[in-house]
Amino acid sequence: MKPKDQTEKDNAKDTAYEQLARIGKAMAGPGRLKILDILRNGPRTVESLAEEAEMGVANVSRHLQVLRGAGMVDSEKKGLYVTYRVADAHVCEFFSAMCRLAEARLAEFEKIVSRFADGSEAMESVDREALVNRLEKGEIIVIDVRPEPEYRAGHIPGAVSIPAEEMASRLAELPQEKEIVAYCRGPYCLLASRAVEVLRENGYAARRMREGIPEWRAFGMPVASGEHQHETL
Amino acid sequence: MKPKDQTEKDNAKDTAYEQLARIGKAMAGPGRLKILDILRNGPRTVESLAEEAEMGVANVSRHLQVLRGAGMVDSEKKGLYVTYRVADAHVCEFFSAMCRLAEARLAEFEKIVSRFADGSEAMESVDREALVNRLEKGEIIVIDVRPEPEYRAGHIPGAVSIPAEEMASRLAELPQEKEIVAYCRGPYCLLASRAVEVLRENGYAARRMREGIPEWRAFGMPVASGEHQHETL
DNA sequence: CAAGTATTCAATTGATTTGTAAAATATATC
DNA sequence: GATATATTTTACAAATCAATTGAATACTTG
Repeated sequence: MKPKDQTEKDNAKDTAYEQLARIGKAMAGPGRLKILDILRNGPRTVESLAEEAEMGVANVSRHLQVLRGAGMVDSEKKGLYVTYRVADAHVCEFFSAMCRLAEARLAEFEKIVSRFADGSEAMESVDREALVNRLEKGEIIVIDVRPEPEYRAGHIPGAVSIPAEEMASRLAELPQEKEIVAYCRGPYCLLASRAVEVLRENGYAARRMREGIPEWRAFGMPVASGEHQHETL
Repeated sequence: MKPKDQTEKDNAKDTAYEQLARIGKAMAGPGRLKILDILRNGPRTVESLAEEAEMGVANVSRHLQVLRGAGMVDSEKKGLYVTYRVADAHVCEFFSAMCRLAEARLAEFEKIVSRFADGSEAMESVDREALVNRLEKGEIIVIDVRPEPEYRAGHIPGAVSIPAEEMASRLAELPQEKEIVAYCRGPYCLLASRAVEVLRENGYAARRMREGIPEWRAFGMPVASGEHQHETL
């Protein structure tokens, strides 16, 4: 702890770097990243986040304070529940930039992500317009395998909600003839690859779409919200 | 440490979130952010970084390992010296996204940045083309107040190098009649505002340009490198 | 007041930072 | 070549900071 001859400004607690570090700290653990990733898919209460992220409620609450301290999430109290959501678009852009950096520079990250690729990841940079087109024509079925709250908060128009957890028990709802495309939270979420695995084991022609709703939104694609109205497939 | 009934994948050390957190951790302290910010302005040796950032050499070396572990910097050994540089453009984009987020969402950050504004920050979103134009016509003088190694690594064509430290003692080189525009590492660096302060105290019409060379580059503006050839002002 | 949700508190445990000193690496000198 | 010198990395120890958990507290609704 040498005092040295620094000016007051330089070692003060209120440098720009100190402030930037608040954002860095907020991203410094897997727990908070997971929470933020879930939050990117729609607003959530503390309890539902805790369940989804498989963490204690107290712990999640603590993490959320840190995220709020870094300006990344906002909260709103409605009755008994406190709902958290990502603060604004800058947060999603920042998160994306972080993912792109990881994908470009971290070999381990690349390995983990490509492990989810399941062989035929031709869907990787699928033409989104074409996907929507084929879905509208009824040529394919698109399923949203995220937990239902996220589906309700926003999904690809025409997509069906079948949470990955329930996949195995709801196969009857899906016709064998059509090609099935599954998506989840994004390229780094494992829900869709799990679902595709189950589908393939049961003889379906299933593929995964890398992009999740946050990316879909960022591309300016349409997003529907609310319950699914049951039509025949 | 409850084992719970999680699948192997979920709590493994090799989740995507765990990898992303490496980047977050690398950005979790002001020290490493300062180092990275300096590095954005050009390659540097460990020792010169230590001096610039006012940190111990051993400490800087540690920080650099962490940054390299996060894929953000590369190093190259040349003789006695090890030269570090930012790994690729993704790093700069990520850093910018972080700054934009901070500016949009952290009140304290905003306050610190605007403190450097020095009143007449009309230069804030100056037309860059116009600046180059006026500089070419000799209507203004543009000075680069960063340490010389950074000037040499890349500067605005036609700008003169006068490190902020030497500002006070090199006033004689600057004619009183012309308007002076100073720039440094970017919006969150305090060098330029210090220099402008000194200039104003001595009767100069001086202004600060918010953007630094990293931003200048990102905008696709031309960047010159090498020594300054002494012409008359 | 009772029940349910979220936050705070206290305590343990584990990481990170930083300075000093020593070790490793490369260069130059005798 | 051996030795001295300069740069960088590692090792170690002290201090600081962060994550997690269960218990206690606060807040809101019925």
